[in-house]
Amino acid sequence: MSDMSSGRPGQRVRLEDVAKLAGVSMKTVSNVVHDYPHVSVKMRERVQAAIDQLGYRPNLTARRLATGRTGMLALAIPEIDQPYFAELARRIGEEAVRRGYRVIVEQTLNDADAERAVIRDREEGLVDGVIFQPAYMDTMEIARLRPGTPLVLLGEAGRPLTADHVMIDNVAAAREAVELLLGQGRTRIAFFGMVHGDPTESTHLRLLGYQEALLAAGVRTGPELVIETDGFAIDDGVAALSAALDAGVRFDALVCRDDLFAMAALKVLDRAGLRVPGDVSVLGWDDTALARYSTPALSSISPGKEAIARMALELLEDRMAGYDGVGRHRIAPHVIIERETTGHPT
Amino acid sequence: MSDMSSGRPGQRVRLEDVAKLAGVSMKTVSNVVHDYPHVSVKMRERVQAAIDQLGYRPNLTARRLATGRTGMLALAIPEIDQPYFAELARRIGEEAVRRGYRVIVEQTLNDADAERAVIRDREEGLVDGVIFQPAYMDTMEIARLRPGTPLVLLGEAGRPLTADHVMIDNVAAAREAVELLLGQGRTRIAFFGMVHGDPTESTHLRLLGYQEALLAAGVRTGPELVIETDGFAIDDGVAALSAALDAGVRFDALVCRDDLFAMAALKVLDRAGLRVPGDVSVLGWDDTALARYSTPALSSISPGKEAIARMALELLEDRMAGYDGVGRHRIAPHVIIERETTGHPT
DNA sequence: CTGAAAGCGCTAACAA
DNA sequence: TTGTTAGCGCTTTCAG
Repeated sequence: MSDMSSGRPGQRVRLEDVAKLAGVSMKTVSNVVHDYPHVSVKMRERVQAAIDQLGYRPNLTARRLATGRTGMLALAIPEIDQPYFAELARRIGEEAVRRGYRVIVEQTLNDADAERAVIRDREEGLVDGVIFQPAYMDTMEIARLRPGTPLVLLGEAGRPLTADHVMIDNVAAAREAVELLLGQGRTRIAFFGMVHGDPTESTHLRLLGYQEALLAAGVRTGPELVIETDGFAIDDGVAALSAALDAGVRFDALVCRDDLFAMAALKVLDRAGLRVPGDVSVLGWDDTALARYSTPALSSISPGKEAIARMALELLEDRMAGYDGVGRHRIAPHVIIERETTGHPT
Repeated sequence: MSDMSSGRPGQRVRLEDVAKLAGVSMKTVSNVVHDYPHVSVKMRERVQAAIDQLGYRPNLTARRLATGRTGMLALAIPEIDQPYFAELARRIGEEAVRRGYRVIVEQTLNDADAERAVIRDREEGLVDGVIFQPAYMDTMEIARLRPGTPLVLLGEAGRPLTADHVMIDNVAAAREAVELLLGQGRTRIAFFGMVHGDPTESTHLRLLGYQEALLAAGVRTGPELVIETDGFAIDDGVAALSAALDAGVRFDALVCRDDLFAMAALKVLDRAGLRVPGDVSVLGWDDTALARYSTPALSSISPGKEAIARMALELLEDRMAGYDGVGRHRIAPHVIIERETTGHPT
C-alpha cells in the first residue's frame, strides 16, 4: 500500500518513526501502544494505521531498561528432561504466561556450583524473579547467599525460614500411602529408594512418614525393608532390589521414592516371576508419564503440580510487588492415584 | 572493609559508581569488565578492587540495549513435558549454554495461533534467534510470515526451502526398522500410529519408508497393517490396536510412530496374552525415557538429539552472524536401539 | 592506554 | 488529551 522502506532503510522501525509518520509525538504513540484510555478515537486510528503500515513492534529490551521490569522469570531445576521437572515446567510455564511472564529455564544439571550461581543473582537484571528447586544447597546456604532478586523455593524447607517455599507434605503422603496398602491387606511393606548420599530432604521425609504409619498401625517392620540404592539411575534401583530379593528379603508391597524406582521394581519383579499386584503392590511417587504409560499402569502419589505452580507464582508476585517479610510456606495438595499396580493380594 | 552504602543508597551499583570510586572513567571500568587486553595491570587492579568492594554486576538489559545483542535464544516446541521435547530441550539448553546463550522456552501447546505468534516475531528484540519445531504450520506459511529474527526449524521440511531445517531421515529410518525386523524373521509387520488429521509430515514419511522397505523385500502387506488412531493420546492407541486385534488383524511386528504408541502396544499385547517379543516385536520411535524404563525395555529408533541440538545451533549462529542465503537442510543421524522388545520369534 | 560524550529505544514526569 | 524531555545503564567511537 505504501512505501515500506521510507526512513532508515534496513533498520528496525522505532517508536519515533511511527510518531513521525503519524505526525504526532512519541508519547501519543506510546499511549495507543499501551491502550491508554484517554486517547481520542481518530488519534488512535491514525496512529494505529502508521503502526500497521510500518509494521512497528516495540523493542522489549528498551522498554525494560526504561521500566526496570523484565517480564521474565527464571525456573531453575536440576534437569528439564526428568519427567517430574518437565511436567512441572509445563505448569509453571502456563501459569507464568497467564500472568504475563515468560520463563527462562535454567538447568543446574546436578552441579552445586550451578546452583550457587543461580542464587548469587546470576540472573540479576535479567529476570524479575526466580523459582528454584535446589538439589544440593540447603536452606542455610541459600539464606547466606540471599539474593536481591525475589525468590521462591520448591521442595523441602529446612530451617531457617528465610525464603518462601512451596512443597507437598511428604510425611503425610507417605503415611497415607502405607495406610492405603495396609488397608488392602498388605503386611510386609518395604520402602524402596533410599539413595546413598541423597542430598535432598524429601526422601528422608518420605521414609519418616512410612515409618510413622507402620508404627501407628503396630505393624512390625525391620531395617531390611528399607532398601537402599547406590544412585538415582534405574540400574541402581534394579541392582539394589535384585540384591535384596537374592538376600532373601520378602515383601508384599513397595513404596517407591519416585516413579523411576517403581519402574525398576516392575522390572525386577517381572524377572523374579512375582505378579503385580497379585504378589506385590507397587506404588510410585510423582505421577509422571512413566506411571501413566507403563504396563501395568503404575499407581503413584501425585503432587498437585498445577497447585505448586500457582502457589509459587503467587508467592513470587508478592515478593516482586515488594513484600519483604519472613519466609512463608505453602503446602500443595497431593493425592494417591490408584492404577493397576496396587490392590488386594491374590 | 568499607562503606557499602556510599553513593545512591538502596540502588543497584552502576558502572559509573565504580568509575567514581576508582577515580577513572566509565570506559576504563568497562574495559576491565570485558577483559580488554590493553589495560595496565595496576589500573586493572584498582578497578577490580572497586568492583569487588561495591559488588558491582553489569545490568544485562542496559548492555543489550547498547549492543543490540540479547544473548538469548527462544526454543518453541509444542509441549515441554512430552518426553521427546523435554530431552531435546535439555540438549539444546546445554548446547546453548556452551555457546554463551540462555534459552527461553516457548510452549505452543498445540495452538496454531501460538505457533504463528512465534513466527511473527513475537520475540522480536527479546532473543537473537529462534529454534522452532512447528506442529501445525507448514513451510509455506512460515515462508510467508518470514520473520526478521534468525530462525531454524526442527522437523520435516516441505518445499519451498526458505528456512534452515534440521531433521532426521525419517524415510530411511523407517526402512531400516523394517529391514531389521525382516532380518529377525518377522513377516507380518504393521505400522502403528497413523493419526487421523495428523498435521505433521513426519508420520507420512515414516509410513513411506515402511512401505518402501516392504515393497523392496517383496513382502506382501495390506492396508489393514497400517493401524490408524483417532488421536495422539495413549488411550487412542490402546483403543485402535485393540480394535484391530478384535477385527482379526494379525501381525508379528509393530513399527510404532512414537514411543507412546509403543507403550500402548505393550499394554494391548499384554492384555491379549501375546508375548513380546516372542509373538510380536515392538519398535518405538524417539528413544525417550519411556523406552528405557519400560518392562520389557522398548527397542526404539533414536534420533541423535545431541546432533540435532548442535546442528540447530550451528545454523542459527550462522544466521545470527549475518548469513542470509537460501534455506539449508541438515540431516541428523539416527540409530536403532535394540532393547528387549525386538528379536527373533520364539 | 584512558577519557568524554553521544547514542541504543522506550517510559514517564511534567508541561502545555 | 497530547507534547517535551530527561533519564534507564551500558557501549563505543573519537580524541587525547
